[in-house]
Amino acid sequence: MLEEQKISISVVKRLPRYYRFLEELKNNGINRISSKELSARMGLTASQIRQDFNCFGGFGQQGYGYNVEKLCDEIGEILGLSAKHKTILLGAGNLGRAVANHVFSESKGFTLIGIFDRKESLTGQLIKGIPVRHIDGLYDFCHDNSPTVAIICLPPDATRELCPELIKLGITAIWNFSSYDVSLHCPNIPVENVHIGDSLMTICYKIKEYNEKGKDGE
Amino acid sequence: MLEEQKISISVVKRLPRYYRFLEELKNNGINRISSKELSARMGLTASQIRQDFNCFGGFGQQGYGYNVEKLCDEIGEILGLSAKHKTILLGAGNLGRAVANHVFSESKGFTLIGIFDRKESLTGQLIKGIPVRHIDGLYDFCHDNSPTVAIICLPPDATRELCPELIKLGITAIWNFSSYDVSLHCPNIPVENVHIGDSLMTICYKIKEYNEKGKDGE
DNA sequence: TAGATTGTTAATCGATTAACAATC
DNA sequence: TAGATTGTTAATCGATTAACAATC
Repeated sequence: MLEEQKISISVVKRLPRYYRFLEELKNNGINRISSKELSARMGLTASQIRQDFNCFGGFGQQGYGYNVEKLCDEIGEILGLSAKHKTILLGAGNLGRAVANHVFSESKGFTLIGIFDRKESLTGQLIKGIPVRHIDGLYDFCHDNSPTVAIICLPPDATRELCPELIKLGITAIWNFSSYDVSLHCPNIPVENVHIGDSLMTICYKIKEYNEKGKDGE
Repeated sequence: MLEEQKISISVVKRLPRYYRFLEELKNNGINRISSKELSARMGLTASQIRQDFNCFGGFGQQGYGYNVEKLCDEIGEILGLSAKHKTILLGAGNLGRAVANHVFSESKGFTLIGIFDRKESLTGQLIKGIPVRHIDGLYDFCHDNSPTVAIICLPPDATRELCPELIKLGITAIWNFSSYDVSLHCPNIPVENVHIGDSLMTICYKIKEYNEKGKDGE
């Protein structure tokens, strides 16, 4: 078992969803599931589920299926959810607050240690017990606390300006909620985008398509 | 030109990004671009760009390239951004507010006409000039105003309970920010998910992978 | 006309599905 | 043992890339 072909991004993108479903099953006291039943619940093929799980080695047992708790824990481990990456949040507007709550309350893999905003009026305000700091203090804070992950909830222009600074300050991963394409200008580090605007346009397209033909027949 | 093979979801998902880049070029006064240059800016292959654009008919001109403004407008039209879908927002927490600002300030394709929350304390509060209503008024509001799109910024349990109601009330598209898998239980209508939690786990995986091998070599 | 760049077909690559032998 | 279900290989399907003729 030394070592593995690269896991494709298609598989990786499905892992969080598996994790969610398995956690739910676990919470409902279900401790065994077959690929067939899981496929029915999730709207996937059983074949795909077995292929996906097998990228990481045999989690199941022939004739029996998968142990829910073990599988859930394994996937959590593969995702790296037991880590505690020191994380800072840039931008304490509504979106920043929403994300902060998310990270804080779930805290899967990340520990929020600092929040920054340019707006003087927000300075000192507490978000889940963490004070908002003025952006001018970013340099000192990073030198003192060495965060490695940045969550960006800023307008695109502010993001463009800030990104190179973040890299210089030791940030090695960016969770980007701005519409600016961070990955193009911070190559080689992990970036994950949540492009709300793109999602909006995508559903707009789907609605149009649905109205045109989806409704009646094909 | 009557009519077209179905556009694959892979292509559709790229359209918003094309739109963003073309809008930017347009705003910068650039009125002509070749697939080669656009590919360099966007980090795609020129081949893919030409394939994508050609799904919708010939927008370019041999030997010249594409007219930025025309192309941008065409893609906006394909996405259906000139529509004004009557939209309601369920959930006026931080995430709901953030999304409301997004929809309101851009208003591409959607018009926000109502905001609902279960919390009494929020009732009457204005978000971008629209009052938050108590969820109990949802039925009457929908009968009077006939919204067709719902944005869901609720916890998963609330989402599960509410979804069937929304369908009954005439909602035919759901933009879902909750971790509940709406599409499994509202089949056949357009659904677009923004699963922030899944995105969090995905970047967690990417960081782990990067730390393990990404850094040195490979 | 010569140069540039598209539109489009063909080749490659990767992801999903189907099938079935291994095995619990 | 017989039945169930995995792990895994092979077949199919779709998406991306490469190539080039058409044409501005």
